[in-house]
Amino acid sequence: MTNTTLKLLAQQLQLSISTVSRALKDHPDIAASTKAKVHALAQSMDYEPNAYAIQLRTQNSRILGVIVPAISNLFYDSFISAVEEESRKHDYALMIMQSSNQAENELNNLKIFRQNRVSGVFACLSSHPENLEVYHKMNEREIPVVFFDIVPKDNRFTKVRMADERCAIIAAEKVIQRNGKKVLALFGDPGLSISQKRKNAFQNFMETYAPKMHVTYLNASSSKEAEDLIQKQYSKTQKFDTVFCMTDEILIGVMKAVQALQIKVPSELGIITISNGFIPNLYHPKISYVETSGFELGKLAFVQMMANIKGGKTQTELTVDAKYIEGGSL
Amino acid sequence: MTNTTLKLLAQQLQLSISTVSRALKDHPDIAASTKAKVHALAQSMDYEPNAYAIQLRTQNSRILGVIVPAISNLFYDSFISAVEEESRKHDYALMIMQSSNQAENELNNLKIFRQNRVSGVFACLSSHPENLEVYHKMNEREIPVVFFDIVPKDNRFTKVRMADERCAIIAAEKVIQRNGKKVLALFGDPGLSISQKRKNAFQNFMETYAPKMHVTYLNASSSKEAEDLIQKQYSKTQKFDTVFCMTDEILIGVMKAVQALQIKVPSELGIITISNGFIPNLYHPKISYVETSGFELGKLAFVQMMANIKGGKTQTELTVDAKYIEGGSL
DNA sequence: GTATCAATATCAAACGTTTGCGAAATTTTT
DNA sequence: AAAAATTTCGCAAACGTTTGATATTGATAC
Repeated sequence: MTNTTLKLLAQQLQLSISTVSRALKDHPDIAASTKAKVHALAQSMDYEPNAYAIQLRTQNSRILGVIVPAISNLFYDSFISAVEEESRKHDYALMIMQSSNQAENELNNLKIFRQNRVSGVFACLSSHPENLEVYHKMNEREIPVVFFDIVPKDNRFTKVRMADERCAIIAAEKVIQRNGKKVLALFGDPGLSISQKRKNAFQNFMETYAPKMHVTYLNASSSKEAEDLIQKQYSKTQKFDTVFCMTDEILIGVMKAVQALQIKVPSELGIITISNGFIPNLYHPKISYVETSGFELGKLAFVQMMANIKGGKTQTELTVDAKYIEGGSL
Repeated sequence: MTNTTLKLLAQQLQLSISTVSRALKDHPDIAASTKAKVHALAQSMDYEPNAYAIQLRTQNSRILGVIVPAISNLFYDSFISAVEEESRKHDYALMIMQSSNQAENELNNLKIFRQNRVSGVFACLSSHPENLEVYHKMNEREIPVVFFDIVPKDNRFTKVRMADERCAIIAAEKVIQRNGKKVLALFGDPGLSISQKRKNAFQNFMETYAPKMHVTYLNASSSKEAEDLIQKQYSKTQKFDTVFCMTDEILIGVMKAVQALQIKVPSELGIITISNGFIPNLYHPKISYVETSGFELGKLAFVQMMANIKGGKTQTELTVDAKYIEGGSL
């Protein structure tokens, strides 16, 4: 069974296609009686406008592309939710693609976006990006790009991101408040810029505001590494009493070791992490964390996108602040 | 800057549009030398075919719609991964929508699918579906629908799902092997058909193969409920020594209580769950689980979809079997 | 009775592709 | 050297919609 089209409706009603088209969109030129008839028939014939024809004609896809490393990541998931919510309000649809952190996929996805003439794209760079060139080309074609979370240094781009330094600083404050004797601070893959940023901010803050506190800085690029690290470190004579985890991944490893060694939290060991909140709430007591909300980031990104679409160029870097969520682990 | 089109290329090269079109798709009618020229110019002008024009002309969107309750759910995430992988191979793109388990969203998403003339849709019913009517209409329009995971009873539809009963039975086997004195079996929202299925299968199996084992059956429709349940039940005189969780959600609650009460796993309490594997691996020891792989389900669903697209009607219900993954919790 | 105006509906072009068919141009066959 | 076959390309229609321009009414004004 073939799809209902304007032509079909027009034939049935002995009207022209344009009249039917205008009737359906409530154009003032059309008599109320005609509109009624058209609407009735359209309803009964299950008319659904052909999105492709519309987009071809109007040259406006009203589709926004989103590239995330992985949709299963809760941070990106909440980012998408926010963008989706706003998009719905503004009558845009979303095309969501995963890069799996691989530059190749990223390029492929961008290609699909271009072929679908998206009205704009939200992009989170894969961890080892190469071709910013392609993004410049997007801008030349007047396809606005809003980078989020993992953003390029080049300041000709529009970017929104979490205040990574602030997150680390807030956590450092809390660590100082606990006033432990020995602190362990765990960061992710040292090659990632986010690890460096957070580490620098954390370390700076600690050294200026608690210079005498004993802090060990270590890196772990996987949960397993973090787990092993704790297992080894914790057997030493002077056990650490506070641990800071840069990310959920680190936290997961730490918590496995904590369970294995049956360490009491928070009495023997205080734990604090940076997270969106899902993982910390899996444990008892709940882990205290500095919240990085993908949701708010999404809202902000959307505002920037609209500004870009309407007002032309706006190169700015905006950040979303973080807040501390009290669990029972510190 | 406007987009490059076939017309533009044709003008530049003093060729006709059709020649350019054919050259780009390696049509045998076109001379090799012309092809070379066309390709070169297309390359340098960053030609990207307009997906809308193509789809309008060919009446084939090569887009498949997917409706899941939530993309952040790891089960559905792996389902999507599988479908995505296969789609890529077969040159289909995906349009992914969330229903958030609400019938209204489900209908809206289907509308968008229809307007985008998707070639087929994978649908996971929202937990309290109403209108199967709309799916029948899709089929009338020759848009194949493959239901997955949560499927309708109506057997005019194509469906794939996990072997829910088998999962529960495998878990029951393991529970019997542990040979505990007192077993607690926790199931989800009693209103959901999946809860009923798993419970019936589990209970049947227990009653036939270990009729003398003491089993308590309870329902919890959230993590919190499960946690409270354990807290209350565990204080009783004869503590249970084995617990079966129907789902990750239940497991999370159980594990919080386990941590709070400092119960030793598996010595004091054996734990087994049904899961895709992420959550069980967050703990130490790792929780043993019966794996329900969204990935395999996705592969199967895709095969069914292709069969539907090519071969017309195929009403069947296929299931993916489950397997037991040994952790250290039982 | 002619000019003006408003209301209503139609015409026709355009968006960028694909593709059946036919037309040159070139080569091969006889 | 003419006929036939082959290679290479262009014409034009179609997909379903939107929209500026235009046509057809009938009513109102002078």
